[in-house]
Amino acid sequence: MSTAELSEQEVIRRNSLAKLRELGIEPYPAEEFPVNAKTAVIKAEFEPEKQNFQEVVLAGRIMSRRIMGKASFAEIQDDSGRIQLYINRDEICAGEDKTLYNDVFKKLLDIGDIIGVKGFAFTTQVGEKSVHVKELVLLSKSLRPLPIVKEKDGKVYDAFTDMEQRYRQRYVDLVVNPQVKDAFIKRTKIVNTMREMFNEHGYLEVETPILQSIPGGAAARPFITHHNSLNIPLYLRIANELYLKRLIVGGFEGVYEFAKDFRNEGMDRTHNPEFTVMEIYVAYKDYKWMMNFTEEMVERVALALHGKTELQVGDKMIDFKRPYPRVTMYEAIKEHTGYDIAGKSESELREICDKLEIENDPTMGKGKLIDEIFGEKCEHHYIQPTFIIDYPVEMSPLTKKHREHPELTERFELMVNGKELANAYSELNDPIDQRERFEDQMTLSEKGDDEAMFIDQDFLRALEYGMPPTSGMGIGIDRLTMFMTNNLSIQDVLFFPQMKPEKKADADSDEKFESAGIPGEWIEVLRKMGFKKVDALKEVKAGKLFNDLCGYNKKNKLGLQNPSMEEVTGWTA
RNA sequence: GACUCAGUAGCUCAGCUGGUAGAGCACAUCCCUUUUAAGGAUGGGGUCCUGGGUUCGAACCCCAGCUGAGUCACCA
Repeated sequence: MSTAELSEQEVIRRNSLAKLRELGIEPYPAEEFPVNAKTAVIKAEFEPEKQNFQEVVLAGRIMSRRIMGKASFAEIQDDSGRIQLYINRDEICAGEDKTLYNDVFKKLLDIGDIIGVKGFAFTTQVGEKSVHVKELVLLSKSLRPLPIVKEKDGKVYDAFTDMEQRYRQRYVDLVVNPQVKDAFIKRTKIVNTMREMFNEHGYLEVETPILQSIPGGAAARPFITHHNSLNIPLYLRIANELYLKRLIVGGFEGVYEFAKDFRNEGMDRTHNPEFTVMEIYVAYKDYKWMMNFTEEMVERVALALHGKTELQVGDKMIDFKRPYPRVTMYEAIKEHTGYDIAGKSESELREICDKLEIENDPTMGKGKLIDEIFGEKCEHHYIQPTFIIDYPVEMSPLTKKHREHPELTERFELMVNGKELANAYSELNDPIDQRERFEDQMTLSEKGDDEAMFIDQDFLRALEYGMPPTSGMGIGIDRLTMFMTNNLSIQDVLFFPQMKPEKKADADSDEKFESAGIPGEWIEVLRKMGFKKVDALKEVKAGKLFNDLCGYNKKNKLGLQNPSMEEVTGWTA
């Protein structure tokens, strides 16, 4: 990269890098730097009268500097937080040679550089716990300026807030917005808490295929890809349910997986094309057992993170303390619309939809119509954790029929803050029934429902060998994390949310410039001056271009040999 | 996909009715031995998102596009 397309601050940092090397300082040293302390621990535990932390070794990023003649203050940030450093010229430069302080620290180091220090803890006159530096070493030079975020009394100045930049350059977001890390640390804690609980029960964590030739287990549009040597299409999984159930057939009595699923659908603040779901299947259980298990799990996660069950989510307080109310879907619809839909036919349901002003079309079957009514009129009412149970059979093709009501299934969804958080059922293990349900899905598909499920013959074969009665549950880890960290956007709980690719500058290649007779060293200069395309040169007068080029060369001290007027005339011809 | 809003220095943002592009922080130079978002002084830094149009003149007005955010639709 030539200096022509760098900002002034980047050029200065690259020059500093070169000067460091001239001084014999390697800006990217290879050897390990063994630290023996964390900033947060020193801040929390240092007490002057105890004389502790008198030989600390710290490493981290310089986040601020205040140079006051022969003494300076800086802040260093490690993964636990920040602490102030006191750096005195004559202490880090014991002899006559003051280069390390005067040149290296004061001039060649910048905010963002990663350094290591040795020294001792002390308290400044203003009362701030700090580290008095005796030795300082550069561990990694930073070539780009960081956004500088300052904070006083909880008030943040010049915060780095641009969503696009925060998501595209999450590394910068994490460096300068420490509270961002917290959501991700909690996310891992959620997963660890769940895993701990499952392992205590003796359930086995497993991995199943992400590339599937039949995308099953859910109703969604998949991503499609292609395997070259098999020459077949493959789909990125939309769920792992059918594979986990095969493992139950195989004799495992409890399996679970934290799985990345992929759905080729819309993106908004609650949907990312790839997202994480935990699915668990336990043999010899039913959905009633699973409800108890689920609420125990959610409560346990809340307690592990916050030590309490009542949490702020947006403008609402949500209490994750179990037990959660259980409301049948028919009750929910009756309560919020006044209609009793039990035993209603498809055309009767369509009428009800019309009266409720719910959009519907002929491709929608009974299940979809009921789903619409619930989604439109009921879902958003369930703010506190609530199990919605006993879904119509048409919308649950993998679920066992209800033991008492044959038109219903033994299914529940856990609703929180008006959103689905978990979905579970007594798994359908009757292979004949399962085949019929798949065939019904095919009918829906033929009617135009592009989300209806495919028939997975191998899965049916597995069921025919016999699957024990089993209950399974899936829970969206991203959504759970949103609730548990009070983030309203899925992008705030994903390190790298999906974004459109960054726009490349629409510019001609070096080769194209060269073939127009322009020497390599001038190509970047021309681009920096705004000539991204060779053709753009033809629209300016050679004389003006010649003057501008020589002027740019001089102004930016590029030290290039100016081209002749004749040469420039040739470029613009 | 529809609508609304936004895009100006490395970052956060001003910029009036269309008249030579501004501030704070950051950066550079000089001075200065415990400062607290801030030590002092001076200075450099811009494709005003892109492309058209209107105009004597556009960061500003109009049209189209790109990117993002929000609302809705679709979707769990």
